[in-house]
Amino acid sequence: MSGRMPSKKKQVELTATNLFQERGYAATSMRDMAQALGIEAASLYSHIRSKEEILQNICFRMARMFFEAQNEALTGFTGTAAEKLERAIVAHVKVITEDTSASAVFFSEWRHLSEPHMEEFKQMRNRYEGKFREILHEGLRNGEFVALDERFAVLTILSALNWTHQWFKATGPMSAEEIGQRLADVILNGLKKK
Amino acid sequence: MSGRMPSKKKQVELTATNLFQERGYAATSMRDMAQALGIEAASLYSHIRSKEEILQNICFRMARMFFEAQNEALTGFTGTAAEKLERAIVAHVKVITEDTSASAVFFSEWRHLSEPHMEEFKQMRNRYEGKFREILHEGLRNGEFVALDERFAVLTILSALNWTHQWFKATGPMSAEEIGQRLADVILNGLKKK
DNA sequence: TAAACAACCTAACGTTCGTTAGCAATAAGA
DNA sequence: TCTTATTGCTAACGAACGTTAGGTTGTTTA
Repeated sequence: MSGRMPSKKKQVELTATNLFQERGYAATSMRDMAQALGIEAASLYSHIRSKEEILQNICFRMARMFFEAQNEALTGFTGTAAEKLERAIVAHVKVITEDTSASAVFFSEWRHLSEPHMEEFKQMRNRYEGKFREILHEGLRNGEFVALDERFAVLTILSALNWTHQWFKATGPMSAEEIGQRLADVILNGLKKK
Repeated sequence: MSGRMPSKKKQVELTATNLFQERGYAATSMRDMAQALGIEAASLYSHIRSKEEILQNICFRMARMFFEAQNEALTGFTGTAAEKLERAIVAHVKVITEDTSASAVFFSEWRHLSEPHMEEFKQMRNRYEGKFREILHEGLRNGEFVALDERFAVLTILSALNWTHQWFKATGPMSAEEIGQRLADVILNGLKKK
């Protein structure tokens, strides 16, 4: 039980992630996970402390991934707000496409976290989304973006981002960069021909 | 037990709707519902046949509402694709704002439906979303919309629509029409100044 | 070779789950 | 007034839940 993560624990979390995505956290039993792994339910407790610990690990690991990708995309980058937004969107989509199952759990199952974990999670998410608000505000302030209702613009962006995991599977052989860029294109340019 | 719906059954479904939204279907027990109503769990079965029946009623009633609103908004209306899209979005948002809790259940809990109800539900949803695809396609074909990737445009629209229920509560004293129109504005015109 | 560990087992714990059976009280309709 | 709904109760069913205790392997490490 040293600092390293034994490979079997990762296997358990991976199986749990897939089941949580398919059926939801509350509707997935320890016996379901055990069966998927070909072992007995009680045996799971050699590798994890509790069912919720698994959910916590998934949620906070993904939160870290989103944060890191966003930071990498933006720190030190100087460009227009539109360029920043595009980079942030691409980074976001990249994280989702790299692990769609864990992302789905991240977006849909966090509400089953107990306190204080849920509060912490919501704060992290809010900080993350705040970066998008910041970029949008910058673009509106310097006249780069058209003066729509700011709140609705933010909500539309976040909606598009938060829903991506729902349809990604079906999109086929497109890279995360391509997907992100096209998404950003729709958001930035809208539908109407000018 | 005639054809009409006794008022108490509606009360049960309303309470269930709120709990399903807050905690999710699987994490809400019959005893939770009973407690919220101030009765015993067994007493619920004087008004409903099963837990899932409640979910089915919510999901299919909302599906009907979305359909009807869309039909009302579009049948007999002749206008540009942009105008059609705006009307469809306003209608959609109006349904959500008229019952945010039931909408949240509709969008998030349908996966707990058993067969054949889930299949039927997915087909209805697909037909509903198909109308948006149609409008978009029309706008692209006649040159009204700019030639972005069609699939991504659809997905962005649906994302924005499917996520509305998540944030609507916080928007304050805005009417459904105003909200829908602003959403449509963002989607049609994008962020960038041209 | 002995000790430590990882991985899994059987058996069972107390709890909660959705649901049923059977009954009682009240109110409404014939 | 008799009947039929409506709304609720207590008691309990069998099943499933998350989890623990205690033990058995086989493999690595000292």
